Amino acid sequence: MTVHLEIDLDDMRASASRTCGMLKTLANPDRLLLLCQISQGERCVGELEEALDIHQPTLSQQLGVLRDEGLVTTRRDGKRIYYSIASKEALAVMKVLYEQYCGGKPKRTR
Amino acid sequence: MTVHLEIDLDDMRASASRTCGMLKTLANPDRLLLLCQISQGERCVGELEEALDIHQPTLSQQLGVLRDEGLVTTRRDGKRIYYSIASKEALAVMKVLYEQYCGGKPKRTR
DNA sequence: TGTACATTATATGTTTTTATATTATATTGA
DNA sequence: TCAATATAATATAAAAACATATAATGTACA
Repeated sequence: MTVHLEIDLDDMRASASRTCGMLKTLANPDRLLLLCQISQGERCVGELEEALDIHQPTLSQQLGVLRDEGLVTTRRDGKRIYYSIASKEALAVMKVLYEQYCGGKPKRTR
Repeated sequence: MTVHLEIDLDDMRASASRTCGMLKTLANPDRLLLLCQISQGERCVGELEEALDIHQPTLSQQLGVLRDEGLVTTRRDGKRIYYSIASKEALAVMKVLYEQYCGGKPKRTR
């Protein structure tokens, strides 16, 4: 491995805590898969529950973590609450994770 | 935010645990900064200690975590042990983190 | 050789923090 | 009232953080 990056340490230190917060939030299989779903487009809680087979209070709790960290936002439509990605940073990270660990370029859609 | 990614859930589930392992390893300020340093080029332990001001046993312990997760490798030169990045996946993630959280394109060298 | 020193790693114990799961209950809207 | 979602309370387990001590390996040099 002879390729490296030039990274300014002070820059990194200054944003390390913010960055770590985001990384920590992603570093849980449930949340990663949730973000994975939501990054494909808006999803309501019921859809997420069905897709990932997490039971309701746990799901709601993990969605709360994503909200608190500012990675997602919500919109209510009747009884349903729809989640979507609110952080371009997290979206960028998800993209790289997919490329690196799922062996493929994600297709960009609108 | 109207841009999303298309990500296959099964792909993601299959690699979620591996991915989470890497994320967890990065999600600590000391380790993040260590990787940040090492991703700029090989560093020996003393250099890292001085740059980051972490005291020796803690440093060695965190380096051990990075080794265990396969993110770095080492090479001995006399009394010194030099660390370098061993994971292209992690390097790719570091690059995006820098772009997203440190507001700048890292300059590729070499 | 043997001894001292430098560099790095490992081991161990303690304390705290954090994470996760569970069960119950509340809120909001149709 | 029912359906959808959130919050709260609690228990438990797991992990991190931190300090101290010690081991291993290499070099230098008397």
